[in-house]
Amino acid sequence: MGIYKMTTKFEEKIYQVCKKIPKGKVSTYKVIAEKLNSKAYRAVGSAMNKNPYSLSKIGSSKKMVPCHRVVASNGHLHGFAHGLKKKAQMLRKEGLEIKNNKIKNFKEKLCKF
DNA sequence: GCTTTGACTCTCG
DNA sequence: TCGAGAGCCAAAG
Repeated sequence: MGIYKMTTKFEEKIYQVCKKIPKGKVSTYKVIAEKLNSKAYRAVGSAMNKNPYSLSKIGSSKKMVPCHRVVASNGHLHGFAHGLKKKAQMLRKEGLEIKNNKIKNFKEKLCKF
């Protein structure tokens, strides 16, 4: 393991799920929490904030977790460690349309696993 | 081991 | 459409 764990089992599962989000699609904190048989929406967000596999930390590695593809349940961009602007930018680069910090055609882009 | 905190979500007015 | 309040759960102190 090249990278220190620093994460709990619960958080690791979150990262595993996030990694599965296909490019050009998005998911929500809610969907991820439910995927883990839990309602810990907030815990999911916290895990993202502490995400040790973020873009700036390990770049385009296989372990990278596309946390920018995770948004609020209504398709609105909620938060991002490097700023919402950056988040919107990255999503746009992946083919998504962002308007006023909100995802266009959110229902179609949503990945529910 | 209890309290605080947070990148959440839902409901109501 | 928008903001406030309540409910929710795991991690950290």
